[in-house]
Amino acid sequence: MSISKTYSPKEAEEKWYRYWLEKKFFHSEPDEREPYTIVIPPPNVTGVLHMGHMLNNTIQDVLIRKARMQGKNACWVPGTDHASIATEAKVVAMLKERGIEKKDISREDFLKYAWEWKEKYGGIILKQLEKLGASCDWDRTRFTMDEALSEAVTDTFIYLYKKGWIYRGIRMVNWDPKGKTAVSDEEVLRKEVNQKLYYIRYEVEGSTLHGGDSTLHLEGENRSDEQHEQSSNLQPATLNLQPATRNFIVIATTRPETIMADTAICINPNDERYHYLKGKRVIVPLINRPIPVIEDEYVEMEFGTGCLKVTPAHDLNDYELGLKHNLPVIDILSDDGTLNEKAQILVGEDRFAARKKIAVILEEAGFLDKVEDYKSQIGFSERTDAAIEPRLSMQWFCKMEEMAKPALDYVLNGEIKLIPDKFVNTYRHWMENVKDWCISRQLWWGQQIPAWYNEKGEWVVAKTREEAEAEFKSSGLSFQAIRQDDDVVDTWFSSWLWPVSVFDPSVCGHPEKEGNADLNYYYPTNDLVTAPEILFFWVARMVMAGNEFRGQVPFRNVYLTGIVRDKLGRKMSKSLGNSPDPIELIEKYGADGVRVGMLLCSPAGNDLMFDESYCEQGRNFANKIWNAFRLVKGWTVTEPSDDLQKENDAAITWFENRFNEALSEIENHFRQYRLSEALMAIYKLVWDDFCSWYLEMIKPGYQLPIDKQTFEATKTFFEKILKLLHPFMPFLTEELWHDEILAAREETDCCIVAAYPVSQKTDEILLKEMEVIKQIISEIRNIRNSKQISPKEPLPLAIKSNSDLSYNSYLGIINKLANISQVTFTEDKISGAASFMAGRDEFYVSLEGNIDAEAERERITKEIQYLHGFLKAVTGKLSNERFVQNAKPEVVENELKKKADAEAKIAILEESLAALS
RNA sequence: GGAGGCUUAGCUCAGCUGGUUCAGAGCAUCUGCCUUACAAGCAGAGGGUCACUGGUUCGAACCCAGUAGCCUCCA
Repeated sequence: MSISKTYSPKEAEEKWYRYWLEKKFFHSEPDEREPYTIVIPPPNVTGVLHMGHMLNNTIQDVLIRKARMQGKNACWVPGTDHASIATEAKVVAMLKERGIEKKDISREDFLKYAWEWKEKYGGIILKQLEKLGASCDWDRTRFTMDEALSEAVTDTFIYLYKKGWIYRGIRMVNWDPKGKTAVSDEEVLRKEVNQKLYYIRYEVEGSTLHGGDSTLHLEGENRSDEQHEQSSNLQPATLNLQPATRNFIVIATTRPETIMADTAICINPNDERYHYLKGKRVIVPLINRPIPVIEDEYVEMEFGTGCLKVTPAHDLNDYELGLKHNLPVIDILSDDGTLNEKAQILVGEDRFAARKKIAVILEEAGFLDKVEDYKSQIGFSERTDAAIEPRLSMQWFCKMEEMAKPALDYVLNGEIKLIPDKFVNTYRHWMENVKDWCISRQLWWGQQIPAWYNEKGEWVVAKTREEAEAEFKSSGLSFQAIRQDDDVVDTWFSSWLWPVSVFDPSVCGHPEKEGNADLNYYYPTNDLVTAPEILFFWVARMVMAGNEFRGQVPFRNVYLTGIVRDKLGRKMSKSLGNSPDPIELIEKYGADGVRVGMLLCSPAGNDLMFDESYCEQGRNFANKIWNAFRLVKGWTVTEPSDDLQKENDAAITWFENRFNEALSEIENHFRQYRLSEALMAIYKLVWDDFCSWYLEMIKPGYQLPIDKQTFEATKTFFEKILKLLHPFMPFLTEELWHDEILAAREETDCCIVAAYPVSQKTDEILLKEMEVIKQIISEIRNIRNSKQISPKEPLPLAIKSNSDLSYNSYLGIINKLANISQVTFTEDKISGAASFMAGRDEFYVSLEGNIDAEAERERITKEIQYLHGFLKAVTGKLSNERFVQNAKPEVVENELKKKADAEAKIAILEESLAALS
């Protein structure tokens, strides 16, 4: 092993990752041990590693490595997801570059290109995970479009169809006009957008004047009248308007381009302003189509003018209103978002262009009352970022109600734990209001829907053409040539099977099957680590599928990570360019450094403000460990001599206890999935307790040997520390593990499979004693610092012990770390020396030259003042009868002890003060 | 509009069932050190009205109500 001054990660990383692979440490087969299983949230096959993946996979790797070291049969199943929309978009773009249009080639040819693309780029993200050190069982790598997994999807579709839980129907869906496909509710991202609210006049049919007012609306009557006359002057002939004798109603809308699809106007029945409209009809501007006025309490009287245009084809709420009131549906948009011939005007224009144009036309024609700025939430496609168009279309849906019930119960009754548990509420809310899942996508990349149609459009659902034909026959339906549905199913319809299908896809759609050995051994999995954003699309649905096909939960714990943000709190994104390249980070700080960096700033379930400096801290930590090892490695060893041994005994016993104390803390953090805190506890154990205290305690003088017993103890500690560190810093620990000073290792004697330490009982008294000793040393160092005395200059120490703490076994440590020339025990206070207290004991450091008595007096006076304040609070409590009555006895007792301590200290300090003068 | 969450040191966060000398950690800052493992380091120090206002309680960072700001989800 090299003993370079700094740790250089690159070499170690390549070497050990290869070694682990060669020795098959990541691979798992069922055996008699307890399994510990994680399935990876399959990253998008088109994806490259981003910071979110880094966080997520670091956490999974920490969990899986720890479980492996704890003797469990650890299995982490990796894989990717075919991401139909995203991948199809990439393939379309690739074809375009080659001068090929998707519409010009067949489905078969397109899929050939798509697979070609997948083979070329689909493995990138998994390769990147290796760099991070991810100890996935690569032999089990799965892809959601693997043949068997695809078959599982088809069978699931057929199974649920037969069960009546999949149906086909015309529904309002979220239409992505760019991807030209439906997307599910969960794939729509809402953003606040600056829009305009257009106030449009609709003429009331056969209206008469009311109270001499020609126009009815809420605001600006006079202004409108003028404006109207002006407008009508512009084109009086063509539009044949006689404003002064007509009655108008003004309606506010953000979508003026959809007025041609209006099929009613709706008012609130309680709105007295509009009572006169009941039973009337109004005329849609520009196209002069009369539509009825309907009444529904759905309309908010306060919003806009309190009058709503109803456009069932282009708004979900309007659609429902339409159903309720039996309104016709006029769909004026094509699948690419342009207006179709039903619009009558502006045919062929894109919806946004049409909006601008129609505003002008309305204005010119005098139908536009006014325009206001308006902010509202608009849905955008997660994949293409196109504004989502609510659109009626024939789609396949999966019923959610029945499946949601057990999936909710698992979480409510704690069979599945969400971490942090604040997500239980969100989960419940979603599950209780779950809507049917639109599962068809108008794409080619994915599993084609196993529905077959005859010429009349009648259909059957079947796995193959042959089965479909048989089905047609047995249903008595005629057919000549049947054709399969063009659409594919939503990608989530394959990934919701993931925890089952990675082990045994054949049970999907066949709950009656027993399942293979893998499935029965690894399922249910233990922990799922994922982002809260996909709690519904994915987590909830995996619970449904798991329950449906296995009658069991798919996992026990769901650890929901936060979003990785930059230090300004912005979400990391490609478009902002604020995301560091994870691979570059690894090259700069080492994989261990980056892993530590990620976890240092990731409180469970909260977003993390990532900053590179955390990785730097991680790298520095790695270097610290490396150098501690260099120190130990550099020692020469002698046979034990009694003196040396005795001096180091206290240090060794202390560190042993301290290690166990820290370990139980660490285990406690792990139990609660507080990885960041577990790591910090290890960090402090290593840096402070082991390096700064323990090693300094036992470190021999320059070029002096160390006794064998201490050396052996230290090596044992080092090994234990490496084990605790391994899940977080796998490479560095493996590298040091194999150094010859620790042991001559067998081939498979590796840190990755070393037995994780088990916490032992600790001696509390001993630990407390050492805290006092450390305090004494710090005080002396502080005296040096403030008096500018070099650490090289030895100082005498006198102890006036007022307690029963025996200092003898610690004198060696105090001498060494505080550089004390001589320790004496005294019964009297020593004047002219710097002094301090630890517990009730007094300590004096005689300094050459006179001590500044004035400063000393001031210091002691201040401390007495503080103690008096403290004492006042304590006695205040104790003299309060209600406190003594109500508080728990041990609390009262504690207050009494505090009082006694403070009084004793004050007495001692007052004596010291007297001695000074 | 509905639901939930957050606000503690310059930054990122702990703080359990209200009760130690409870106001903490890491980083950053400041001071002094190139002390033969480590300057990617060592030793030491400073730093907070626990968002605000009330309430409950013998006792509140913690429980309750309201206010402000930020965030997330749903409509």
